[in-house]
Amino acid sequence: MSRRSGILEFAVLGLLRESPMHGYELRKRLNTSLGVFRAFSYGSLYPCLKTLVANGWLIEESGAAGEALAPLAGRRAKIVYRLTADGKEHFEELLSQTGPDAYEDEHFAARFAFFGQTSRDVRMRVLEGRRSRLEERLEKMRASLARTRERLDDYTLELQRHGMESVEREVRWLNELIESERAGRDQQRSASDGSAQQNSTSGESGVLPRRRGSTPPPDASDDTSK
Amino acid sequence: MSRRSGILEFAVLGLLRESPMHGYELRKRLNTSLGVFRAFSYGSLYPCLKTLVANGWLIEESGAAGEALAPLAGRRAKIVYRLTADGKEHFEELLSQTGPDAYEDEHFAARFAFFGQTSRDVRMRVLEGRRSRLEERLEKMRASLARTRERLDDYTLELQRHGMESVEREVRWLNELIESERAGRDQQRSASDGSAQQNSTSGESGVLPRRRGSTPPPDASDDTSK
DNA sequence: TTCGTCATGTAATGGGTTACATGATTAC
DNA sequence: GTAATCATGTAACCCATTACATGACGAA
Repeated sequence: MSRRSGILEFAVLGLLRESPMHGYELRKRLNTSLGVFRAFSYGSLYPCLKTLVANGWLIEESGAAGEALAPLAGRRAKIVYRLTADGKEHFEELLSQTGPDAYEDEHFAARFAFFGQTSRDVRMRVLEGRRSRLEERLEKMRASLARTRERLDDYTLELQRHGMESVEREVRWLNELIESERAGRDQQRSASDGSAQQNSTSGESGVLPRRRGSTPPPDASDDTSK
Repeated sequence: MSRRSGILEFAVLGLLRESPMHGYELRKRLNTSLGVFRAFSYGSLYPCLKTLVANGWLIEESGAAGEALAPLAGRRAKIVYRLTADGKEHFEELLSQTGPDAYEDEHFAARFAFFGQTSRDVRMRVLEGRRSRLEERLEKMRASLARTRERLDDYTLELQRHGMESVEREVRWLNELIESERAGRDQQRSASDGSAQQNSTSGESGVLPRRRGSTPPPDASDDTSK
């Protein structure tokens, strides 16, 4: 009992906002949508779904169908979960919180995965919050390292160094993202004060610059399990 | 009850192998020795110490002193923990395990922090294991991305991309480390079969190439807490 | 005298996993 | 027919955190 969570709950609401799904499929989506291999087991997912239903944020729909392109009637009776109006409202409230909680590792990744569903304002606050959180971290690490450098052996030191560089790298990433958001905002601003110009939906939506993305072997099964 | 752990237990044994300590100090060392800010609270540390004592791996020494340079007798009665012979043996056994467990994130970081206390053979096996573990991960991520690319929005995709690059970066790091180890091994080998030459202790110890390390503000307090 | 930090602990709670139980459907 | 995968769940456990309780010591 009391199987609530925070991030799992949040992610489930977010995924169901896009479209109704049943548990089994949700679990797979959780593993791909959220950052690097954040997997959840059924042992936490199903109970979580129950409590979300109990809170009135989801409703169960016993009917089959569900999948796009599901042609045949047959299949098995699944429980399809759909977001209620309350659920949607709740999710949007969670998504718009820009407090310190949103800067922590797991939390931040989850927020980021649903950035497309919130405003640029919120995005920028969260990105900047995350960045300063990491910079605090770096300060502490540097200070701690300066104090203990002599006492630590080579491998510990190397671990420390690699860890710091990872954090520094994330800060650079955040800088790029913040730049992107700022650029999008300025563009939007100049478009609206220079009277209505061309352009379609460059307003609140994502404006990430496309990148090279490796796409080698188009194959393999969908699992994330052992 | 039953507060055993795995990584905490392991790290405590490892730190106490270097020198006896009391709980409070141990907690601080845990936060700096292990990777990027892996903190443990007293709520897990103290119970862990108790079970380690119960297993005969540690003994409590009630005496004060302890700290190097602790001049005055005064102070308060601390419980200093010292590794027993059994404890040392147990730790070394744990340290020499090269099974798949040692390739997981947290586990690997902990192992790495104590690499200086094990053989080059073990180090190489663990590094290579970790690397292939990450490469499997990359395979799955690439495959999953290839399948779902269209369905995912920009931010989710960006999160995925950044995650993958982080993993790729760690693989490069491992490659460097493995190279270092290999170089050290070869050097040792050629030294021993070309009859005994100069050289002192280049045998089993760490052979990491020294790097540039930032050391800006030499200051700040020791905590890791909020 | 009051505040920070040293120092040790416990109880309640949180948030997850593993292993188990069950069964239908599909692919070979 | 038998293996894999789809599909839903529960009970037992694991490993940690938070908040609480207690108290000594040094410095302002």
